[in-house]
Parts: sequence; C-alpha cells; structure tokens
Amino acid sequence: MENKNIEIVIIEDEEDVLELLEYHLQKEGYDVMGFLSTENVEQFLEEENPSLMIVDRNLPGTEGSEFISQMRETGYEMPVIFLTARDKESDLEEGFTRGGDDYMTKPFNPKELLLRVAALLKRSGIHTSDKVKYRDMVLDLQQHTLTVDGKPVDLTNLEFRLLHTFIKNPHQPLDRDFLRDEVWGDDSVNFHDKTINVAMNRLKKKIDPSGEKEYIVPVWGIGYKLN
Amino acid sequence: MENKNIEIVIIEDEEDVLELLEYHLQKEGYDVMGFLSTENVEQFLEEENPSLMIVDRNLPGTEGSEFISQMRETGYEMPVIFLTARDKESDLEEGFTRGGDDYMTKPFNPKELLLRVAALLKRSGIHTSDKVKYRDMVLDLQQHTLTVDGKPVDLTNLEFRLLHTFIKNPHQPLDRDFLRDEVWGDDSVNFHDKTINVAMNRLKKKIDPSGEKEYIVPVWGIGYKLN
DNA sequence: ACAACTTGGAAACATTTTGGTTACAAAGAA
DNA sequence: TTCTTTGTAACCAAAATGTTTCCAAGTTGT
Repeated sequence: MENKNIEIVIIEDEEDVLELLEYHLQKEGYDVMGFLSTENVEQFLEEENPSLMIVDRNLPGTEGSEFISQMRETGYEMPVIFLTARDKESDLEEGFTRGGDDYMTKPFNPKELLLRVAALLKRSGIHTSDKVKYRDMVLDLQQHTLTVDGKPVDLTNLEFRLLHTFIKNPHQPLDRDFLRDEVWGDDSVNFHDKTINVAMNRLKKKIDPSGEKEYIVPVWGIGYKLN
Repeated sequence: MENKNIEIVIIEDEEDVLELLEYHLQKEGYDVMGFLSTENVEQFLEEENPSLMIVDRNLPGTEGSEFISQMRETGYEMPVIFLTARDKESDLEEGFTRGGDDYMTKPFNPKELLLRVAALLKRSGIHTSDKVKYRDMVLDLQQHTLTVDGKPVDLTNLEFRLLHTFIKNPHQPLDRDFLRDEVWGDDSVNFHDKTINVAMNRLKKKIDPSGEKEYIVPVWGIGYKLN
C-alpha cells in the first residue's frame, strides 16, 4: 500500500461520521487516529507527528478552529481540513484565518475528501518521521525520543543506541562482543566486564520498571535478547 | 499593501467572470494577469513566474485540466485552483489527478476564493509577509527584529540567525554540527566547543530571561531543541 | 543433592563527559 | 576612538557512564 506510514488525525464528535471518515481513509492506506473531542489530542501530538488533520468545527467544549489556532501558536504546522455542517461565510473565514488549509461542508463527498487530502499532502511535502515500533515501544529516531505505552520515557544517548540495536535485531540473542562493537564502537579499549551489564540493567529498568513486560531478557552465557 | 508582488494568472473564457476575479484579487493587492484562453499563456510562463494560477476547466480549445497536466509535465509547480460550472464527480477527480490543488464551482463566493488563494499561497511556501511566528515570538525577517509577547527584543545578527534556524526546525533536536554549518558556515575553522554553548545561552537569556517559557532546551549529548 | 564455579543483578561510588556561567579578549562597526 | 558583538578560557554544576563490590541465580561435575 502506497500511503503506508502517513498518519492522519481526525477530531469529530459524531461517531458515525468519524467511522465513515476512518473507513474511507484507511481503505486508502492511511494510518488513521480518531478522536471524539479535542481532549487527549494535545498529548497525542507530543508523541506522534501526524501528516494531516481533519477537524470538525462544531465540537463539544473547545471550538474546532479555536483548537487549531492554539495548536498553530504552539508551532504545529501540518495541514488542516475543517469540516462543518454550517455554511455561513463568517465561519468560513474564521476557519481559514485560524490556520485551516481547506474547508468541507457536511455531508461531504468521500471521493472529494480523499482527493483534497491527497492534494494537500502533496503540496505540503509529507514529513514521515523516522519511527521504529516494537510492541508497546515507539522509537522516534529523529526526535531521539521513546514512548512506552504512549508515555514518554527519557533515555540517555547510550541507552537509546542500545535499545535501537535491540529493536533492529529482535528475537535474537545479541552477545556482548556484538553489542560492544555496535553501541560502544571498536575503539573502546579497557572495556570492563560489567559495563554492558550495568548499562543493560539501567535500560531495562527505564523501559519496564516493574519487570513484568520482559522486553529484554538475559541469555545466560551469551548476552541479551529482545522479546 | 501586503500582497504586493505576488502574481496570479487567471485563465477564464467568460469575460465577465474574468473581470470579477481580477477585481477581487487586485483589491487584495495581488498582481493579476488574465487570459481568455490557454493561448499565449505558455509564452507568458516562460517570462514570468506567477505564484498561483486560477484556471477554468471548460475552455475553448484545450481543456483547462489538460493544459495544467501538460504544464506540470513541463515542470511548473505553482498551485492551481480549478473553476468549473459543472459538478460531476469524474470531473472533480480528473482535476485533482491532473495536478490541481483546489476546486471551486461557479458561481463562487469571492470571499471564499480569496481565502483559498491565501491558504494555498501560505502552504506552498510563498510568504505574503516576511514574518515567521512561533508561540509568542514573531520574527520579522525583513526588519531583522523580534518581538516576544508583543514586546520588542534586541537580537544580534548571530542570535537572529540562530533563532531563525530553530524556528525553521521546531520540535527537533538540532545537533551542534548542524547548527555550526547552518549558522556559522562550513568555513569556520578552529571552532571552539563552547562557542555554540555561549551563543545559545545568550540567545536563551534574551528571549526568555526568566527561563519559564522554555523555548529552547538542551538535549543532552546532541544539542538544543525548540519547543 | 551438593559444592564449586560461572554469570548476571543491584547498589554505591568514581570518573568522565557535557552544559552553564562568568570574565575577559579579540574583532568589527559606528 | 568607543561601543557592540563575538569568541575564548577557566571554572562550576549536572548528567551520563564506568567501576567496584557484594549478592543472587544458573550451571556443572561429582
């Protein structure tokens, strides 16, 4: 599917409309994340970088355009398509001046929506951020951040590289020599036995404090493995 | 007038519609060039570089979308808005797939047209004003001035360039090598470790003396990031 | 099963790396 | 010159990483 990895966020309080939107967009291969209100969206944006948003103007609580206006001020620049049942001129203007890129009135023609989505994505140059996912973990290689179960987890540089090499080689016991070459580099002389152990344990504790997820397990006499 | 020097080409065979379009766009300060057919447009494009085109689908001789399709193949990439009297779905699709960015049906609302023109110009990177905004900050690229929360803040040249590169790449950790290339230039030999640190701290102190806004935060082991 | 041995984990501590602060010097502009 | 901007150096603080020690758990041979 060609639209893989392009993420689209929808905020729409009418559940059936939301489902319809999700259906059509997913059929085109987009990754769709739907919300029934602006709640939680801000948190979501901190973790993911959607390429486009489709937002109902008429939302419970915050107005849709009000929300986008705030979002723009915070520095988010992805294209936004507003949806509205109304068709008043003043509303239209407000939508555009608050940072909207396009405007469609409900009921909308699904084909047209898809065409407008595609046109906007093309025009704005899609920035698919480099992300690697594994189970509950999302490693953003560009932002150098990790989220586990949606919650951000602070990693040091070393820990980040370490986890990255494990995610690149899952289900495989990586021995200490390999890790040393890969993460620390060949130039590291005087390498202590326990250096890797300690680093691994610090990493394990950060990504799974309770130890219940067992992301990384020791392989006795070899090294460690990511499950 | 703020839209000065932005040139818009219109191709529309109905003379009264063309005049109406020219009137509204000129009132907004755009430079408008109208054509009654696709004839002569190609020649015009070789001499001028309009920022946007508004094209009727239903033209005598060549179809409007056919013309744009050829134009795209020749390498022209400016945004295009199609106008049409018809409202058939197949036409709509053809318009978008042949390189259109937006689509309006006649009779159109002039206000909406202007809004869509402005939105497309913004999205395609043509700045109607040489100002960049980020959160509370407004960077005037022409005047080389900055205001934070509406209050003017004096920046030196170096600081201005530095902040500008951060605003161009928000939410992303910029490492020291990148900053060095971008702001100081590759030719700088004998570059001291701490040069960037000191420059960054001077900048941070100027745009956020109390440190409470946290515009720019260090990313340990990498560089700095604008939030 | 048991002791002897090997390996991994935990915690405390030490070292190194990195960023922040300040003062001052050099370079450049008015 | 005089003022401003920018770079350098020295020093401090914070964070990351490495080392050591001790203990727990797994392995092996008897």
